[in-house]
Amino acid sequence: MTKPIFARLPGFRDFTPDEFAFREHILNAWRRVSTRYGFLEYDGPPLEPVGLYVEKSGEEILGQLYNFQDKGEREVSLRPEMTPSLARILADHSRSLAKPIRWFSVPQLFRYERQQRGRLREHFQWNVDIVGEESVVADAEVLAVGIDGLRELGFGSNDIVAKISDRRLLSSVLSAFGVDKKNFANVFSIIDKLERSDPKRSLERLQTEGGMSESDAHEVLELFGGKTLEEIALRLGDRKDVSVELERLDSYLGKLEAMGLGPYVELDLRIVRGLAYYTGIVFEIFDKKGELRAICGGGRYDGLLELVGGDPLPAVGFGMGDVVLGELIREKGLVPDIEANTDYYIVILTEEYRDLALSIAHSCRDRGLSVLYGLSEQSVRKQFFAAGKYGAREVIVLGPDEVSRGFATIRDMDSGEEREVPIEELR
RNA sequence: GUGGGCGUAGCUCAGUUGGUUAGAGCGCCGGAUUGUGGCUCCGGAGGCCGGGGGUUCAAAUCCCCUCAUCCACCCCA
Repeated sequence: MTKPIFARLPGFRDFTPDEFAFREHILNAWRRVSTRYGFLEYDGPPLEPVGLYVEKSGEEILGQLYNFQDKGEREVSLRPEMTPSLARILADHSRSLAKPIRWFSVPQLFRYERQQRGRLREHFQWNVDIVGEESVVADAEVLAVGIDGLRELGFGSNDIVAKISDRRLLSSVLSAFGVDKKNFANVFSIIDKLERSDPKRSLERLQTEGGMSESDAHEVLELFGGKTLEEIALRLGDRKDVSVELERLDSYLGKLEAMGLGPYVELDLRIVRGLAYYTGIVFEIFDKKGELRAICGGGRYDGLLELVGGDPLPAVGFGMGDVVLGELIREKGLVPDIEANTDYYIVILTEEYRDLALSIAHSCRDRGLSVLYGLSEQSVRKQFFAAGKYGAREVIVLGPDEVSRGFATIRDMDSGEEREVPIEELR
């Protein structure tokens, strides 16, 4: 509105103290839960060579990169996601690290696209990864961290649900239907969009782009729309490649059940995830009403480290952004009261007592207490008002009545009770 | 990138069929006979009505362009 030249760039946020506190509320919860699970925090550069994304994550990401040429004529991009950076970092360091590697990060990520609700050009994303372990227990562990991150923020199983699938199961089912491997990517992309697309159109695309017969396409839609593994077992259980995948996914669900997270988890074979590098179990967490886009997405990506030149280590992880999550926190009324934690506010009757106030304030601050006072001459009334605004627990009053006897009056701002304390005890 | 909605004080919004000096609540600042806050009351600052152009005697109100924002598409880390 004013001076458009200096306006914020579209899709970027300012964080005033209230907004900053809200952001920290989220990030701190993420960090607490990560630590509880023994994950170690890492970070990387916000700017990376563009090739890291274009060649390894799939071409489709190119359109949304916040990329440009730097002064050294290098093609660079602000990082749109953390996983490629992680892969590159591990390519350098994984040999010297004890496996499995349990790392997490909270990078600020960037993408260049038109903003909408829950989608900006910048956000903070919690990334949690386990590298060097192929057991489904690792897959379960990773999802558990994500769910617990949300529970830590106050959500319950009535608020959120994790939808789970496995690309290996999808592949084996498609193979059973005689779909050519070359068409898997196309079919995955159709399945991924099933929920948002017209069923007739999906059916058509399965035939034209997936090379399926009409009746097979029908059946595949039916199977992938189911909420249990049994239907697939009944239909294709005699095929070994399918039954192996069914058992694995069933075992995975069992692990989450054992952790008590069963109510948060739901099978949904239409979950595929857009990124090209996922190879196994994939999941997305949604608000249960389904009003917002996915809060969290992740899965197994066993080939990525090798792709960027590292040792061929299996890996599983997820990303959870602060924007959609923030929307849901507000919607559910889970925004915490932001309290200013001021221990003391010092009120002086006249400027005569200012130096005494400064002296007390400074020694209290040296002891780790937070202390405030008015910076200019103000009425007592006004100073008390300010004390209230800053959320002071207690007010120290310095006036002739008490100071002449070597005391200060301390008022508890909640109870209103007052007591006298020797000034020497305060400094 | 494509299409549609929207744009009035810091925030949430009013502004009659185009007609004189553009309003409210909250917030902010000041004050309510200078030793006590949260309530209440009084007062004040703050808007080129997103920006530019056009129609008209007259535009916040109508038209065009542009920017921002929201929604859908695209895409989804």
